[in-house]
Parts: sequence; structure tokens; C-alpha cells
Amino acid sequence: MALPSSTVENYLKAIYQAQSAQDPEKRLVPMGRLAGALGVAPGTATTMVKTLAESGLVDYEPYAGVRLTPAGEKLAALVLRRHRLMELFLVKVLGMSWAEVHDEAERLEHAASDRLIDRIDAMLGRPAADPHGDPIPDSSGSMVTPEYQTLLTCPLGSPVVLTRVTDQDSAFLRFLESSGLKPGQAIRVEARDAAADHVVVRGRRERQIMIGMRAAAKLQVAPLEQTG
Amino acid sequence: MALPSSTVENYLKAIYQAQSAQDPEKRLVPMGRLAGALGVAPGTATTMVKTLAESGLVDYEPYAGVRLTPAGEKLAALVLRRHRLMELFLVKVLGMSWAEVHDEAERLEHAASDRLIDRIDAMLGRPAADPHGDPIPDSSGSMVTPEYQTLLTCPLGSPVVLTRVTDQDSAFLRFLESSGLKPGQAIRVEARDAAADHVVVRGRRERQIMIGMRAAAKLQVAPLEQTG
DNA sequence: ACTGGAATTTTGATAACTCAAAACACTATA
DNA sequence: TATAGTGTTTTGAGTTATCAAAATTCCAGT
Repeated sequence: MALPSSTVENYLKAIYQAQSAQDPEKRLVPMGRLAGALGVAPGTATTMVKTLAESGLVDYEPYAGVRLTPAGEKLAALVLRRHRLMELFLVKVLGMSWAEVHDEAERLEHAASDRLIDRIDAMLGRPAADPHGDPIPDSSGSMVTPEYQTLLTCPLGSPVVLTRVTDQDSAFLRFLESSGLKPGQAIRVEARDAAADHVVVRGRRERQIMIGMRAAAKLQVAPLEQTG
Repeated sequence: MALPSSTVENYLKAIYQAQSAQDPEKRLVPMGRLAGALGVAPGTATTMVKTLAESGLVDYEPYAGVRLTPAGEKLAALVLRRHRLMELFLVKVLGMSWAEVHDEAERLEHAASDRLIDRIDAMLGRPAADPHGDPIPDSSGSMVTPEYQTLLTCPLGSPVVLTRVTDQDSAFLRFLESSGLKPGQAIRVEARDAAADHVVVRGRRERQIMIGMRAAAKLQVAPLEQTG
């Protein structure tokens, strides 16, 4: 088995991410969605997926969609590992901004050797999550995906910690950065208003931030243990 | 002008390096040599070089060889810049060994953005040379190539500093490393014996090292100012 | 000047990836 | 239950990069 081309890696990664985003346990990604995620024509995705199926990396059901096999899932997790470690490295060690590392990592993830990745992993102290709070798979490809709540579901008024941002759009990331809403930040949700389609968040230095509900759903939080 | 594929970058780099290695001012790299350096069939090199010529990156003279145009030379220098900064970064920041960084940099040089490279450059303090002592072009693609002597040409007995190793073979590099012969090291040549085809070098901690003349020619040195 | 051997170029194929547009299948609803 | 639409697949073609092997060119030595 030759090492997968970066095209193959990108398809696997996209399928993995589409599967995760999907209704739990539906797990069949339609070709249109996949093609959209990769920016290719639908027919291209069909063709490529058929060859992935021949390599045993995915299960393909014509007209229904595609799903990773265990082998494909492992490979995808390792790509994600490279991507996320690289992002964290660029932020922590090279001081790049949260918003600009995504594209860089997108290219470097296909060029970095396992050796380099492991060294980066060690240097960063075997971190559990990247700058967006996305969990980093270990070198065997397994990853813990913790239970979570979002700004839409967490209890009102209690302090929580922002743990993860499930959107890579760089304009969105820049907005969060300028609002002080980075993973690790302690905040609390003061109010939700379905009619106004927003939530009110009290953040760093008691600053008040209003966020649309669509965006709020992309911010995951964990309960914060009160100290003192 | 689209950005060059990594294949194009590799051809330009190979031509650049072959030109530098060549008799000064002959400057025409034959297809055979180029194909050999890149590990492709001769016909492949011919085809590719013709398309490079159409893009104005090289001058191609059928049956004679190929030479970089100013545009090609600049691009090649920028590839070299990415490669060398990357190598130095891997050694200095990630603690990788001198011998193992070459292949890694070979892949990363095509994936790293100018932005990342500049950041690395700044972090390393705008270094003049990579771990092998090869000069690093600046971001405009110009590079100073200092005059040099080698272990074969430097004065006998006087202290010199090892400045550059013009061979990337990793077995050779490991030998040098184990002998303490890294760029920056102060040494002196005690004797040369043409019949025995070796030179005798006195190195770190008065250790004596014998090196074949072929290898000795690959070690460049500069006079060392005596202090005290 | 001729010619034989080496280097180079040409030719014909292949592999991986892509697109546009024609053909097709599924399913929701009328 | 027929069908209109949407989404999917197929088809035919193009791009980039490669190889092996045939054809060609060059030059060195008679």
C-alpha cells in the first residue's frame, strides 16, 4: 500500500468531517456535500470515491453516499492529527494568529513526516486540543470526543469555559479574537432571546457580547468549577 | 502566471544547483545530468525543460543543455531560501539532527508560504547560512556566495573555521557529526598526502581525523583570526 | 570526410485528477 | 401512480507528469 496522495488525504478528511458534522449515526455523506466541501464538481467526487472504495478506505453506496471504513477512518484521523498539531505549533511556537494558520496547516499537513509531527507533539507537551479546541488524535489515530454543550444549551448565568470553536472561517475567527472569545476563556451566558435570534455573553473584563444564534451554536463550552 | 508546481520548483532548483557545481561560466546543464539529479528519464527532462522554456524560466538549446533565465534564477533562489531556512529551523528549533532534515525540508519547501518562511527567518535572526553552511538567499532572491577555500587548498598548520559542507549525503553527514566536524568548528590541516589520498585534520579537543581527498574537497573553510 | 557510439529527442502510452454537460435514478407530491 | 425536480452518475475530453523504446543528432577518432 503506497502512501496516500494528498488528494486522497483530503477526500478522507472531508468525509470524516462531514460524517462528524452529520446527524449522529446517519453517517452517509452524499456526493453533493462532499464535492461542495472539496470544491470539485460532483462527477469528480463520484469518480474519486469509487477508487477510494476499491482501496477499501470507504464504503460507497451509489446514489446514497459514502462512509469511511475503519481503515479510512484511521487514515483520516492521522491527517487530522497532523493538521491540528501543525496549527497549534504555528500559533504557539511561531506566534502566528489563530485566524491565519488554517490554510498554512492545510498544506503542511501533507508534507510533514510522522517523525516531525511526533517531535512537534512532544515539544508541545502532547496537547489534547488545537487552537480551536478541536481534539487531537494520538499517533494510533484514536481521539476522545468529549460530551459538550454550546452557548445555546448551557445553563444561563453559570460560569463556563469556552472549549471549542467548530467553524474555521477566518472572518469569524477574527471576530472571536477581537471579542476575546478564545478557547480557555471563562464566560457566562446571561440571556437568550429566540425572537431576536441572539444570545448575550458576559466575557473577559465583564465585557458584554451579543452573538447570533447560528454562531452561538458553534461555540462549545464546559462547566467551570468555581474557585473561591 | 500561476504559481509554479512543486515539480517546476524542483527542476529550477536542480538546474540552479547543477549550474553552480559546474565549471564557472560554462553554465549549460546537459539533459542527462539534469535527469540524473531529478531521478527521471532523460526524455522526461527534455519535455519538461521545453515547457519551462516556453514560460521564460530557462533558455534551452537542443542537444546542448539548459540554463536559467534571470526569472528562473530568482525563483530557484527563493526555493533554495525556503529549503535552507526550513532546514535550519528544524535543527535549531525542533532539535532534529543535521542528517535527517534534508528530506523533510525537501517536502516542506513546497508547502510553506512566504509568510511562514519570513516568520521563521525573523525567529532565527535572519541567518546567513543553513546547517551545512550553504548561504541563504534573502527574500528578493539574492545571495552572497563568499570566496572560499577547502581542506585541500587552505594553508597547512594555520587555524581555520569550517564554514560549509557541500554534500548532502546523510551517511557522510553522520560521519562528520560523529567526528565533530560541523560548520563553525575550529580546526587545522596538519598534513596532506597525495599518495595516500588523504588529509590529516586536527579538530575539537586535539582529536586527529583522516579524510580522503575527495571528501576533503567538500569541506570549505575560512581563515580563523587568532584570539590571544 | 566518414562513421560508430553516446547523448538527446521523439513517439506512443499510462496514471492521477479534473471538468462540463448529457444521461440517469430516486423520491416527494400531485 | 405518474412525474417533475433534484441530485447523481456517466461520458468524453483535457492537463500535468511520467516512462520505455525508437529515432535522431552530435562529435570524436580514424
